[in-house]
Amino acid sequence: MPDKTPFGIKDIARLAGVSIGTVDRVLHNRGRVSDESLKKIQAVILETNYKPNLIARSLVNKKKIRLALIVPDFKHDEYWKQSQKGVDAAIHTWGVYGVELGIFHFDLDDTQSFMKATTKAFSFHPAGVIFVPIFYDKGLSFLKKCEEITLPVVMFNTHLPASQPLSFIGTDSVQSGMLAAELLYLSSHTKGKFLVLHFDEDLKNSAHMLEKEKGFRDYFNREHAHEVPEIISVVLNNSSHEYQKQLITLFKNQDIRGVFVSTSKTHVIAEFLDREEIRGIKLLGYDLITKNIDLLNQGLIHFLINQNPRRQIEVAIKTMCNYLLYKTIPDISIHFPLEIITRTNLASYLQSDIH
Amino acid sequence: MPDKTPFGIKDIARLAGVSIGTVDRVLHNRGRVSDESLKKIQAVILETNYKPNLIARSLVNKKKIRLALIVPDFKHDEYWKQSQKGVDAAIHTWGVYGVELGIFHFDLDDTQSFMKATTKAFSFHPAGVIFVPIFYDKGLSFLKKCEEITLPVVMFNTHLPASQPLSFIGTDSVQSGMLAAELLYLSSHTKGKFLVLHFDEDLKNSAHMLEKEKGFRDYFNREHAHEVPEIISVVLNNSSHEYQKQLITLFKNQDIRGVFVSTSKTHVIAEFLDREEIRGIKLLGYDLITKNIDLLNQGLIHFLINQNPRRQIEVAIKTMCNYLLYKTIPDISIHFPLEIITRTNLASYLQSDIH
DNA sequence: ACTTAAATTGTGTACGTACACGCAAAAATA
DNA sequence: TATTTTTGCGTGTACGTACACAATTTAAGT
Repeated sequence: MPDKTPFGIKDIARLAGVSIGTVDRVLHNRGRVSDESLKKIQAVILETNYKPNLIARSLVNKKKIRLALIVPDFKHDEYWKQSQKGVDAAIHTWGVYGVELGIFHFDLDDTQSFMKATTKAFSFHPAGVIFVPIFYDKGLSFLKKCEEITLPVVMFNTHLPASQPLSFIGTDSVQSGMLAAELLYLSSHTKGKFLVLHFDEDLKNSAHMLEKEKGFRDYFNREHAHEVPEIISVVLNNSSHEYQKQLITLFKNQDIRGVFVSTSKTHVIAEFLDREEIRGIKLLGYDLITKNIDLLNQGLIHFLINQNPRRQIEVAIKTMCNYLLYKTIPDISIHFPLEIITRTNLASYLQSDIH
Repeated sequence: MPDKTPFGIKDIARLAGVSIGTVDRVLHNRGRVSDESLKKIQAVILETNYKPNLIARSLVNKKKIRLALIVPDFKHDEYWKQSQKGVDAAIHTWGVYGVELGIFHFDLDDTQSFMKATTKAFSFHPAGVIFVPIFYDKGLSFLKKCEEITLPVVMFNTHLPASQPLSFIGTDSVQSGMLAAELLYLSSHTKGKFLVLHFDEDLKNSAHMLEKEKGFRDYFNREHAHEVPEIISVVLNNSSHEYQKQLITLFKNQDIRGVFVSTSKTHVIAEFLDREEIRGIKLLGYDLITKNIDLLNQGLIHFLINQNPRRQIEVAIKTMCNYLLYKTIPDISIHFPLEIITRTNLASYLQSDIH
């Protein structure tokens, strides 16, 4: 029922009693407008909630809007590979409006490569930057550099505490730890202990991982304060031989009812438990990567929490585009739902291009 | 990267040695073109792989595209109320392209009102129809009527077997029943029976409901064939006094470990169990309506499966628009993910406008 | 050949916006 | 007062396409 008449710059002009040229000058604040006209026009714009017609705008505007995307290399990491689809979708959606994406990859294990990517991104001369702050220090300083030259920044996937970008898009780590606890608690019937496993090699995500553990513990303190089960937290050593030993000791000597792996490396544990024929332990981890999917299907992983990298990047790009094209100020943080994946609803998630 | 040269109708005209008017006639095959010109132009179009500029096209096209939306009344039903947001979003997105929505409500309890809605929809003279086939027979015959006058139809939410619309958008009921079974099985620790509850008043959804029950039973036959638990299926009588009695008999005489409610009426059972102080039974149902949300928060409902009406209607409209505007042939069925909601991830779903 | 009808083709305007340009009025300078 | 400069504002054109209509060519009929 709304938008009865396609309301445009011409209508604003009429209502404000000026010409479209003047309205145009106000919309693009390029001055040369009297205070009187300015106020009148602004008032009209406000009360009519005018939205420019992007169609017409992009038709006349041949100037491209460049966005720099600084993300982990899609090729070397399956989690990140999934975001490729989101990028494609975004290009399809926003390309028509003259948005051009410059993609700058960096290596998850290499701070230097991140620095290189940022330099390259700068020389791309983008109108906005979207990046994943995997590395705490470097991420913060890059963000500051962008702020200095008033380059709008959207961050996603990894939360960077004490930072204030245009918007952050991702899941709430603490809450996701709580969810992990709830699911393991609900599904494990024995009375044993819970194990929280962090992988050493994923250490750059440490803040992330600690928040998840905090959530995991909080759940019991909050929901089952009367009988908080014992929770053992272990950082697994990088080398495969080492953690093999660590794990055997853990599982042989302790009465474990459920395991929470704080990253997508869940499959490693599932395979270990299978190999060692340790049964009856519920296992929960993150992300729909091939190995995890297989093991979930086999019933060796019981739950996965999906962080939906595909849609996260899509929303990140959308947020930036809306800001640059429409001047829409986004929410400071856009939280994604915590998607629970089990063997039975897995297919519905894999099939669907919706979520 | 694509669209290097803005190649348009004008360029075709130049290359073929005719005017843009003639090219236009060829492009829209409205005749009145000599064979000679036709061939020349077609050749040019072919070899240049010309793609019309949809931006410009939709700018000039002032002809409205009318879509008839035949859906349950938003006001009387909270589940359907949620889809209002999706409709609003769709209007916002597609209004620019000249899409007009005619919304025709019907009453969930009243077949007649559905018929009335369809007649009204017809007199709206839509270019496409989107509807929810709550009523099996009437739904099928309406679909046929649309096909006769070659009116494209998109159906959503409720699957209508043996029908072939342009596209169906919704969740897989059988699979969702399986998911229900899995979750109840995983979370209930005792050894008792499972209860499948259907509400009589929701009978119009019967196909829907039976598919869910089928999935529920299939899960055990498939995954736990060696020890299939007993499953009692009950249709609750319409009158409140009746089912109160029915329920008391059921729960007092049977050893129930988990209850699966096939519709959003889950809250009725949760309240009953709470009132009767029957504890330790896991309860699962559908949809994020207020009462269910409250009871999930209180721990009286343990799982909800979210059917996401908001986004379903949005996708339905999007599908139809893409078909009418860009002639994009959609997938025959677009399946939504089966979203598991627990007390702990509930907030993340309610906050998020993403999913 | 001459008129008329039919077939074919070209031209002009519009869609909503951006921006260059120029005109008018006000302000500053002479 | 005459002039230049500044400030404010309106007009015109373009973007690529669709479509109405006018203009032209060709065919048909006398």
